[in-house]
Amino acid sequence: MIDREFFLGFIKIHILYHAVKGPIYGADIAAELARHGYTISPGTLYPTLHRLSREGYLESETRVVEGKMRKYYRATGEGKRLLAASRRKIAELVAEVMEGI
Amino acid sequence: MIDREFFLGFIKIHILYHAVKGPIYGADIAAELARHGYTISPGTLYPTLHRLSREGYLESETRVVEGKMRKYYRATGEGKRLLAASRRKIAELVAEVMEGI
DNA sequence: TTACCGATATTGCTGGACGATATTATAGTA
DNA sequence: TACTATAATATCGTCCAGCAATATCGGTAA
Repeated sequence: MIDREFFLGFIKIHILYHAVKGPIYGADIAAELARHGYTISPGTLYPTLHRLSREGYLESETRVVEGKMRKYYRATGEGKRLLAASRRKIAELVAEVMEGI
Repeated sequence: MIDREFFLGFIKIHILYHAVKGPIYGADIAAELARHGYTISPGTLYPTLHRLSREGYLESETRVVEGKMRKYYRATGEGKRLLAASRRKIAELVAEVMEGI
């Protein structure tokens, strides 16, 4: 389905947004996205988190919660800047594509 | 750069939007996108137009203008529906990510 | 020490991204 | 009727992301 190409970026912006709001972990964000009608498979989610970390937008910390290992991610300063840039691009997209709606 | 992953979908929504507004052709839409600060290489643009056509969102017609061949694309009914769906998703994204801005 | 569980990590395949290059179709010129 | 120039489309090769399925990990409890 080609519409996946349209919206996968939206999912990534969601992830970054939540990582700015507070610490998130993989399974948690997957459930949050599902609440918004998005699905993301582990084979996409975890490599994406790793990539965002490798590029300096997220930082992670491992914690044990109820005997289960969780890797919490938070946005770095760079991550916050990327979210701000994303918001500007969204505003531009809205101005262009939503005109007269 | 990972932010390309964030915004390539935006570009595709732009393309669809312009194809709903009126006929477009490849080189034209590339210039239009450049005006908005986006770049798309021919190796991405043309396969994308083909894919959108193959999936029934665009239909094309070849015309000769000033001795140059142009392939004009217009959105089909399906394409219009996909744009409408895109607008709904954008609205959702705005509601989620732009809160308190 | 083992069985289990939630969570993360990885693998193999498919297909998109993209810069570079080739191809196409016509107009203009002689 | 060639030849050239030009603008646009099409394709090629390489790299890397998407993803479902599977494996692995870390810790608890029996």
